[in-house]
Amino acid sequence: MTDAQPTSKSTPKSEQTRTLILETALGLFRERGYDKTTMRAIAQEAGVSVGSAYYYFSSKEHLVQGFYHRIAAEHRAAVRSVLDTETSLEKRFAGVLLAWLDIAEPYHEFAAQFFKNAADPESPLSPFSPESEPARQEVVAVHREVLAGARTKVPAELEESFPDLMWLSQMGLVLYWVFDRSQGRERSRRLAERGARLTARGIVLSRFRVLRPLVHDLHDLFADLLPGMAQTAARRKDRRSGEGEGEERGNGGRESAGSGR
Amino acid sequence: MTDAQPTSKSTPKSEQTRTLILETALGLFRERGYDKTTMRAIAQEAGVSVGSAYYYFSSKEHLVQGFYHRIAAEHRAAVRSVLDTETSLEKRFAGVLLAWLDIAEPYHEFAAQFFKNAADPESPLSPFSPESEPARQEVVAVHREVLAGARTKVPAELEESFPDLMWLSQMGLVLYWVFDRSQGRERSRRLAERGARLTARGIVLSRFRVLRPLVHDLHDLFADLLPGMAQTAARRKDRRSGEGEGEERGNGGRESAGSGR
DNA sequence: GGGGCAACTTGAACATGTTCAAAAGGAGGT
DNA sequence: ACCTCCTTTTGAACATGTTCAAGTTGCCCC
Repeated sequence: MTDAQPTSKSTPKSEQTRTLILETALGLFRERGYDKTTMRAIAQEAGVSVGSAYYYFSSKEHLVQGFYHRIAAEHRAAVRSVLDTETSLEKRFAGVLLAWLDIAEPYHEFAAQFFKNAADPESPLSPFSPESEPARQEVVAVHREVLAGARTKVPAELEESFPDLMWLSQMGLVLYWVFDRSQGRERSRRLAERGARLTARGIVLSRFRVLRPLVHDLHDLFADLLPGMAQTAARRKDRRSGEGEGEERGNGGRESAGSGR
Repeated sequence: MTDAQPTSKSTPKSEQTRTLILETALGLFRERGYDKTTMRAIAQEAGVSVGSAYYYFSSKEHLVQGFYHRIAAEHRAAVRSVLDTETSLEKRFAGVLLAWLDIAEPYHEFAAQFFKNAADPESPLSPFSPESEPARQEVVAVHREVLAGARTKVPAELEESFPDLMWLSQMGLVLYWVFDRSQGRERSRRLAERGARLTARGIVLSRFRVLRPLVHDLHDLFADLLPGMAQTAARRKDRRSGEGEGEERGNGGRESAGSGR
């Protein structure tokens, strides 16, 4: 019912307003923090009414989604050089994780303030929510590339499981990062390196047939926490189709929370 | 529980009111969920004014702390039988984890609603907060007993690290549980069993000297996320290298009031 | 142009967590 | 009885996320 369609190809004016609101919000978030920034302040600073802000973003939380997209985009860009030059699996993975830490560092202080919403299974901001599925798939695609471009080759049978599990590792790192108060997120970096090494070695070991069921089990354990993470046996085949690589954020439409919190 | 002594000299009248408010709140939380329960409703149902509720509990979140204590107490009781009879490390650990799942199951639906607060590093409800330290220590003590009462013996050197790590595993399980939508939290149970097996095997392997630094490292990785988690020798030595910044972690984790949300 | 319709905009109103200054008790002490 | 000091209680007031009915705008078709 609430699902306002993207209206059509080009909505120059409204898209502009939308962006304005988002930019204003992110600016204020960064200046004052998430909690301290009121919707009224955002609206006023952007020169629109509160109602307008809600017309474009169905809640304050949804505003944050824009932040995610920005970070994700920066991350995808930052990761290119590593993915294009490095061939060691461990280094590729570590590079991707460390790049994320670099990108996110400036936002650490206020990011933590709303990352808690991600821990609420009901929230659309949760990485496990259907709303986050497209974003998640893009990150998974990166990990797929980490794997694909590495010298180390993986049994085809497991090719689909590992990227999901690597994404999960990354989520774990983010969780750690949120709590990390060390200078320059020093400890998070160490965890990233350590995790990359461990994961890489695990992947290497997976060439032994005996261990494969273990990987499948691990994958399945998380499979139905996620909408898009299909069971190993089931899909694994039709996954091939172009997952919208390089697609910036086609959506461009309203947020449309649908059932609304 | 409602075991507040009616006319005790230590808890005269006010303690009674406090308990009344808490009980009422928990009842409503369970009936309607956390978000749907308003402070006004709690006050009214308890027959006091809103102001009174805030006199005893400085925020709605603080009301939840009572819930934690209740679950923790029930858990400690439920765990006794396993700890007194079982001698296999794996079974002891699995028993403890499964017991928690059993205890918490009836609350799953609404527990998830506020467990997100635990993911906010600033929140006093966070398991990493100084306020949660005593509660955490009690849980760690249980895990210490899991270890102590098992046939499998652990190198003295690691005796202090494992309980902390087991507590951490349990937190991981809780996080999984929060997101678990499977029938009767069946998947969480599986994770508990699997995790217990894995952990137990890891502990057994730790008798090999080569692996010990790994355990220390693992422990240290989380050591200063927590106020009360003892540092290991490895960490103390390692401390010299980085973080030249003053900011010793001896600051007691004071939250530096002021802002207060 | 005029009519119509969907996209957009608005600000007041609402719900709810939280604060606060004032009032009400109550326990000694005189 | 009266004063004093501390604990407890109160409800109105406040801040802020969110909703909504009513308006405005812009555009397409006759």
